[in-house]
Amino acid sequence: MIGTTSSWDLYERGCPSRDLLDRIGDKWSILVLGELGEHGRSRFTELRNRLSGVSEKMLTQTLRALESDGLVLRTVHARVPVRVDYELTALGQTLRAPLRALTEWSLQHTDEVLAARAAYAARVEQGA
Amino acid sequence: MIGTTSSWDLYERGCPSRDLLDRIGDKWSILVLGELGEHGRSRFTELRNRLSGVSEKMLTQTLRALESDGLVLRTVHARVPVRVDYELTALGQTLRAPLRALTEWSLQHTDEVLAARAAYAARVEQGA
DNA sequence: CAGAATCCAATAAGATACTG
DNA sequence: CAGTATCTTATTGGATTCTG
Repeated sequence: MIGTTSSWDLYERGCPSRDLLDRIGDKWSILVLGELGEHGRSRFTELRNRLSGVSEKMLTQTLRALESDGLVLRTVHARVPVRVDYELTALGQTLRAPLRALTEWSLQHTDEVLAARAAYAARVEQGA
Repeated sequence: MIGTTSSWDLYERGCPSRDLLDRIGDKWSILVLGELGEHGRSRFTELRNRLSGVSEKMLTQTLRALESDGLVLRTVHARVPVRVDYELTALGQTLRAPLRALTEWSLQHTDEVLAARAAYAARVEQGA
């Protein structure tokens, strides 16, 4: 594997890395990965309760996609009632640092962005 | 500013940081910011040509949103024909590192993800 | 408990044609 | 050149109801 670099170009349409980026940059994916990263193995209901505002449909969809991408491991315990656990795979763990960098940035710069938006809106109001 | 931490919680609905995260995680936003980070100041047409597949509508929308958020500076040169430059603001520059971490991850792990998807599809085919 | 299925409203995205 | 305006399609997302 030494010396191999991926030959993909994010700036080309149809690039699979571009699609992947889009999926992990997804609203709920970021939050689900973040939660599983912080809390470790969690159940469906736990996730639903922690991710304020998520619908069951979106949570299921997101979890399935992440599972399919090999980022999340889904384990079904055959009891009654059934118990399902979700946790990050090894691959999913490698995504924690980059994602945390982004979420940290977002938290730290929200003030500035809100101020910029207000200023922009005021400018538009005046200008046009 | 010492000791101040933002009081927002990404896991709460309506959190402005959550919304912001969603905007910068957007498909075209990531690519526009990446391009401006790599190439520096660019014109509208240059961006359109470099971002394969983007429509003028989406490019305009994305640039306006980034400008409004204070991440991109738009400069109009009053000539005929008009010339418009886009470049990262200081705030936009601070986003380069986190975003690059994410795009790098994406490029480096696309193979694994594609393999995982294939395996998942095969499993589903068998199982159900 | 952990979803699956269905329906519907809202929004986003793309193509196309036009303009200061 | 750098958009804007308009139209149409696709996709998203949420609410609701039902089930092994």
